[in-house]
Amino acid sequence: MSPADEIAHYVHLFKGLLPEDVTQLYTLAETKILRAGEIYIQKGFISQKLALISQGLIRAYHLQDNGEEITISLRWEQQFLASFDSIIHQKPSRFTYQAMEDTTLMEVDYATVQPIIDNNPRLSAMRHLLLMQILSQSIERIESFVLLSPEERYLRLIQEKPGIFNRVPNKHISTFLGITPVSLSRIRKRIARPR
Amino acid sequence: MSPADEIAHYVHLFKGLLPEDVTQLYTLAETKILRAGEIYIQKGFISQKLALISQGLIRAYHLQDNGEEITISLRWEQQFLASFDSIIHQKPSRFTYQAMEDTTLMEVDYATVQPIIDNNPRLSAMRHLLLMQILSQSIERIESFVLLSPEERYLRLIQEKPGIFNRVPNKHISTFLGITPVSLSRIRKRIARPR
DNA sequence: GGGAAAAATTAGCAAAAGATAATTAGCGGG
DNA sequence: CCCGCTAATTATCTTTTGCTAATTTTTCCC
Repeated sequence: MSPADEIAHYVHLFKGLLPEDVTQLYTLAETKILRAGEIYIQKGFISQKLALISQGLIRAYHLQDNGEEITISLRWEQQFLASFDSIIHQKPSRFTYQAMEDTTLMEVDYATVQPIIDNNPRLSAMRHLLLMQILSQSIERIESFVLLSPEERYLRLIQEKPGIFNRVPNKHISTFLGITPVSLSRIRKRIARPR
Repeated sequence: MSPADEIAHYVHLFKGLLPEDVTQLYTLAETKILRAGEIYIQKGFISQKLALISQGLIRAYHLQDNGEEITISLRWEQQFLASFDSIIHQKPSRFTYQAMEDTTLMEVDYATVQPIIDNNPRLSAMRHLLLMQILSQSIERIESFVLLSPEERYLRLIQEKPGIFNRVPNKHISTFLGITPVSLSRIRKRIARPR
């Protein structure tokens, strides 16, 4: 895809932006390609990068003392990706971000683009809108933990994001849902043959 | 407290704002006093109000089919309060917001103040900062569900917000932590006399 | 201060989840 | 195609949680 086509693509994706708004950021963006399994952000490092996932899927996980990995987040196409620890608190990331598939990112340095966004009302408005969406998703996830059982969380995930199961091993899905892999396996069995 | 004193108070609280910024919003704000137990936002209604809690504590809860109440959020002094359903999605609130104590709010209509904030760079920047803080808190709460056991979540809450236990009945704390009141009682017993 | 209502604890039992380990299934590289 | 590694399932056992109900404690309202 040519740069002009890409810009048109983003103008369409982020309704309300003008081509020049997109261009402002696009000229600062770099395409980054990760191969399946590759680490994007290493735990303990600061990354001020803000990335938009063009293709692929990134998992963030926490490494327990016993060596187990707990999946904190799963992000895929058209979603933004950043180390919240670094972007919000300017601290080293507590989590490792790893590509689960070959993944293509459009990446900008947030420290660089922040003043540009601050000075462009349309970009500011878009940032605000996207932030609200991310906040909304976060709150929904909190609600799922408070209101639903592990089994119900699993059923909801099937319903809302069925494709995820072909892209992420169940053991990572399970910790993402707040349970162990063994427990997820039992839940799947219960559902397949109730009672 | 006189209006001038109040404005000075907010200028101090929200560093980066000028007195005129605060005044812009302050003139549109109304003080609202709720008595302990009083409902602030009723489930099923749209409330575009954005409130800052001056004093007191507000609980948002979900009403289950069986009549049980599940506490979704607890908000107290210096925190903002709004129906996310209404503000973000312009939908009726799925939750009921109730004062746990006599509570004083500074309240504005978000539809009214939104354009004012949009057109004032300092207010926009402050809104952005506060939104990031709220997002950060939300993500922390998600992490607590994924990474911690119910007992660990309880211990963390004791550590980080000990005062809450004198202000909110344990049965509401328990559902806030994603467990039942009975289970919280057992956790408290385990902790009090280990093994 | 007394009494009613709500909250908290306790008890008993069933269901679910965690931990660990063994087994089976699936996948990828040579 | 086969080997080896990882993932997934299954098994066993322990711990925790949920559910329901009874009991005790606390709150608060008159």
